[in-house]
Amino acid sequence: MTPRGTATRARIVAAAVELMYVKGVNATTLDDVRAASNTSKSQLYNHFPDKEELVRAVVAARAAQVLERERGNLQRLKSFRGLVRWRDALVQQNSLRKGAYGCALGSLASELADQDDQARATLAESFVEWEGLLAAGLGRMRDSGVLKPDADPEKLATSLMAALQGGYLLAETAHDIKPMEVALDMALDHVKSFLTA
Amino acid sequence: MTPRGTATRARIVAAAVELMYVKGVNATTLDDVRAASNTSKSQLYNHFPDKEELVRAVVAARAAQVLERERGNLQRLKSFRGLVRWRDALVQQNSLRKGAYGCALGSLASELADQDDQARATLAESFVEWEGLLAAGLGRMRDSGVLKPDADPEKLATSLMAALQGGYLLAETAHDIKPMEVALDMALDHVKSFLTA
DNA sequence: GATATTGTGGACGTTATAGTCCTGGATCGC
DNA sequence: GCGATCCAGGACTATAACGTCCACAATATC
Repeated sequence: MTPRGTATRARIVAAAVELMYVKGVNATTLDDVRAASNTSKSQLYNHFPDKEELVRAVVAARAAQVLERERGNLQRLKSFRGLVRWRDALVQQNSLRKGAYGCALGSLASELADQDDQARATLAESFVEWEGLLAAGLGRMRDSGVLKPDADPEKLATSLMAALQGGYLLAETAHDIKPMEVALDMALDHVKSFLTA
Repeated sequence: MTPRGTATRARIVAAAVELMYVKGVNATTLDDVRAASNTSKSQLYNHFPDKEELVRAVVAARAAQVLERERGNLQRLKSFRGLVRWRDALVQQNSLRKGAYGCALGSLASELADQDDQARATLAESFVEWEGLLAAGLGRMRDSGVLKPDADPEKLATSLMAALQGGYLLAETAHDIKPMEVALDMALDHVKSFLTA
C-alpha cells in the first residue's frame, strides 16, 4: 500500500468518524461516507471488506484521537487545579454543541457494546486506558503528598469517568450542559475529600 | 377502542419494549415486533401509523415502567441506609446480565436523543422525574436532620443519576459490574459527606 | 517506458425493511 | 342475531442499503 492508498483510507475513516458521531453508526450509510470522503464505492470496498470492518476502523480511530487529546490534557496532571482545568476543558468543548451527540467514545460504546463484541472490547480497553491516564495523574498527586495515602487512584479514576459519561448522557438528553457540570463537580468534590491540605 | 384492542396494543408495545432494549431501536424490525407480539402486520399499522410512533410509545411505556419501579424504591426513602438499599437493588438487577444492555432509559436516550426530538424530550422529562424522586427523598433526609441544611437535594440527585448512568455505560462496555459499583459508591460517599452524625 | 497500484464512475444484483391493501374470519356489545 | 370492531394472513409495492463487478484512467515505482 502506497502513501496515496493510506491517505485515501484515512480520508474514508475520517469522514466515517465524523458522520457516525453525528448521525449514529447505524444511521450512517456507506453512500454517506463515500460522498463525504470524496471517494468511490470501489475504494470503500478496496480498503474495507464490509461495513462492520469500517466501523471497527472508526472505533479504533476515534479511540486513538480521544486518547491523544487526553494524553495532552492529563500527562502533566499533578494538582487539583489541573483536574479542574481538565474538567473545564471538557465542559467547554461540550457546551459548544449544547451537549448534542454526547461523548465521542461513549456514544459509540452505547450503540455498539451489544452489537459487535470486538468493537466493545476495543472500547472497553480505551476506557481503561483513559482512566489509566487519570489514575496516573492521581497517583502522582498521592505520591507527592497532594492526596492522602489512602486515596485509590484507580477507583477515583473510574468514578471520574462514570461521572463524565453520565454527565454527557444527561446533558445530551436535556440539551443542557448543567447536569454534566454538576456531575463532574461532585466527582471533583470527592477527589477533594482526599486532599491533604 | 375495546378492551381487546387496547390489550393487543399493549402486547405490541411490550414486545417492542423488550426487543428494542436488547437489540437496540434501529436494529429492531417491525417484523420482529410482529412475531414477538403474536400479532399481524395489519394490527401494527392499525395501532401505530409508522415505526416512529411505535418507538415513541415504547419510550413512554419504558419511562412509565422505570418510574413506577423507582417510585416503589424511593417513595419511602428517608435514611442513608435506604439509599444504600436503592443502590444495591440496581446493582443486583444489572449484575444478572453482567451489565449487558445498560440502563433501560439510558440506552434509549443515547440512541434517540439526536434522532427524534420528541422522544428526547420525553426521556429528558423522565430523567427529571426520576431525579425528582431522589431529590424528594434527599429533601426529607435534610428536613429531618439526617442531612446538613446546606445539602442541595437537586444537585445531589443529578449527581447520583449521572453516576448511575455512567456506571451503567462502563459496566455495559466492560461486561463487568464493578465500575457501576465504584461509581455509585462514590456518589453515595458524596451524599455521606453531608450527613450530620 | 513497463508494470503494479490506486483510483473513478457507475451499472447491476440482492436483500431487508417499511408501508399499503385486501379478503375472510373471529369476537364483542347490544 | 347483528353490526361494529378487531384480527390473521399474506400479497404486493417501493425504497434503501449492502455488496459485486467491470471498464478504464491516473499515478507511482522500478
